[in-house]
Amino acid sequence: MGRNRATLADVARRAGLSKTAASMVLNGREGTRLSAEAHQRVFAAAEELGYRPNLAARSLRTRKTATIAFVSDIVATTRFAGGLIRGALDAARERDHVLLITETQGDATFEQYAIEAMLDRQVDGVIYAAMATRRLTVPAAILGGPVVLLNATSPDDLPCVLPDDERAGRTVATTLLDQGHRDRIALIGRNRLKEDDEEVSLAARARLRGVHQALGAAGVELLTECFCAEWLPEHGYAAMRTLLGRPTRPTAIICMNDRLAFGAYQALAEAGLTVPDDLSVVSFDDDPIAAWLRPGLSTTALPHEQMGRRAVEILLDGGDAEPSLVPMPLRRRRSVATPAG
Amino acid sequence: MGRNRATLADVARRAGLSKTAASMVLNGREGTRLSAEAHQRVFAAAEELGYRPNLAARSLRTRKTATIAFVSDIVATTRFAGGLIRGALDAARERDHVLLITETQGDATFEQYAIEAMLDRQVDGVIYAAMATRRLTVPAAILGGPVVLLNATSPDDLPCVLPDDERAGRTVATTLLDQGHRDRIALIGRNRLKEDDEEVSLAARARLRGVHQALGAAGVELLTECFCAEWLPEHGYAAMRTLLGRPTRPTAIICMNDRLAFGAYQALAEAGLTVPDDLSVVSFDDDPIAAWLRPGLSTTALPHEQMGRRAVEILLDGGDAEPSLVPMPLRRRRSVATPAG
DNA sequence: AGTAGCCGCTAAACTGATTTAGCAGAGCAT
DNA sequence: ATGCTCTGCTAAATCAGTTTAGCGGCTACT
Repeated sequence: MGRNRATLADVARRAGLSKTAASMVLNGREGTRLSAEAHQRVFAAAEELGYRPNLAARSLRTRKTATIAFVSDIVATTRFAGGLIRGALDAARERDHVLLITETQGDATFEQYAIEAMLDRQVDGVIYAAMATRRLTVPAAILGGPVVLLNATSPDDLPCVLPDDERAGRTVATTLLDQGHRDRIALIGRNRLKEDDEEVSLAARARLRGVHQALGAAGVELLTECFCAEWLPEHGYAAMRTLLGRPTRPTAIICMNDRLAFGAYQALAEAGLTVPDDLSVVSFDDDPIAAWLRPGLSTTALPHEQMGRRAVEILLDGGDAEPSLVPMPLRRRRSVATPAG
Repeated sequence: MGRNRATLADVARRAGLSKTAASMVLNGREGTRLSAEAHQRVFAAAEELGYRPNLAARSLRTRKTATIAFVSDIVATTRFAGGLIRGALDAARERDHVLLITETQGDATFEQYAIEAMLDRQVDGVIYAAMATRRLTVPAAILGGPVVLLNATSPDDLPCVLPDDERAGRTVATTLLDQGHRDRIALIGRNRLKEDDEEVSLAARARLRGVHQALGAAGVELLTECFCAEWLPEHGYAAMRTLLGRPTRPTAIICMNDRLAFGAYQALAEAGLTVPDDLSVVSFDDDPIAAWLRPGLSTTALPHEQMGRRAVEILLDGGDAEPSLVPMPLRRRRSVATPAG
């Protein structure tokens, strides 16, 4: 990989100048007194030799590597990771940086190892990402340099990037209110564990708060709220069946995420009910499946790319102390309509 | 990030030896004649100082970085990428390597940029990954060092890792044959473009070949094969509706991927038909959705983690000239049964 | 006695950049 | 003639490792 590349010394020699001069010209150093002609000669020589600086040598001296560590708990398990990474990648490229990616798999040994590997490579900063929005404690080892939390907060008040789940909650509720749904709105996906333990989830509580705020402001109360042990299709399915067994059938349901909504769709189809004519559905995440359902599921999108991008921006360009809340846009599809009655 | 770390000189000083001695001991150099006691002293000193070598300095001399470039066309768009990356990450960690990830987005300028960024950082090798199994041409610039193609082949006969789609095709067909399906098996997802242009897909043709092989060996012919412009749920839905409109209803369908199968499920549900009692379904990919469907979809899994892992192994440990075909295991769920009649 | 070889170790060169300190010459004022 | 500043440039140090060449001292052999 990359043998016999031209070095700065080669460029200098060809330009008939010293390495110092060549270095200064190529780095565009201000306040140097090198002649216009010297500039020309260096640029020409570099061009002719196809010179590219050896970054190992440079970082040895400058202690900068133009490399960012992207440390996450899990990249593969969740399909959301891709968006975070892509956003980060884009923003990094725009700033001439590159991403060193590792995964801890929630394992302390792996984490230790990953962090050492990053520090050994002198990364310029660390993006510490969680795949579920939550509160976590970052390992002390990385606190020596810039750190940005992505999809997470920490007790240390480190800069962080989060989706604006609370606002999304309001959006979701408002969407139903605007269509005329009032007191027959049900919610699927209550879960104590997620709501009460910030180390498990920050999204659950925030989404719920947003929903309650918007409904409360309109003087509306939820018809009922179904518990779900996990936010998976099978739990949405079970919850929906329970709901359909009750005397009053809701005109609309809010699902805490799209996978639950998918389960609900399945139960509705089995019961011979049609979305949105018999019942409207709104949800959170904009999982790819939301677009594949029939009819398409209206949902507030987790802005993964934006978040990944923002994290890099904060890391490299600096950001304010406040958590950076990224809005979750509503993806309008056909699952919401005016209630029949 | 990582200021005031102990250097080799510090370790040597503390051990009362030269840098040379310390370096040799810490690298476990064979054939050196340093005393057991010297070894002890160096190890002790390194331990006490928490010494970790500066990799920039090391690679400057050795031209090795213990870093692998993972260049892909698209990481985010497809959720499959995560598996490839995770497998590669695991295998890299086991070999004390780390992954530098970039994305070209199919854009030549980005690709050029990404590759230069990697070469400037003196990566030890490149994994060039495509997110859809296909044939491609790798940029000449990376041919200077070790390269492994992941989920792709190239005209240059570079080492490559591919899923064994042909065998998966046989598996899928055999699964149906074993259940007693014979001459009422239909296929959804024929597509000239994918089948004929290797730069679009290698999977389509291989899967088809496998299916035809296994059926042919059993003296069975497909009832019919439906064209699909894309392999998306809506196309599977449309194809299934067409199939149901025909005089002979199939007892089983083979879908070229899980998203098509998902669409087929939707059409079946609408028609009031039940999987697997009225009709069996088998497919390819093991998309997360396969497990979420009711009943669960039997499908041959794209072994993404294995593939990512294998690519790193070949890159670092060497591999044979043959393409490495990774088997696609059948995930048995409930979508296949013995035909009713 | 001479020298060959081994043992245990080190000085110094080297990797390729950045950066500090400073030199030679010109121009100008005193 | 002397000193001063400014211009345009360079030698050498530096970063933190690895690697080459080789140095004394000892033993063993001829």
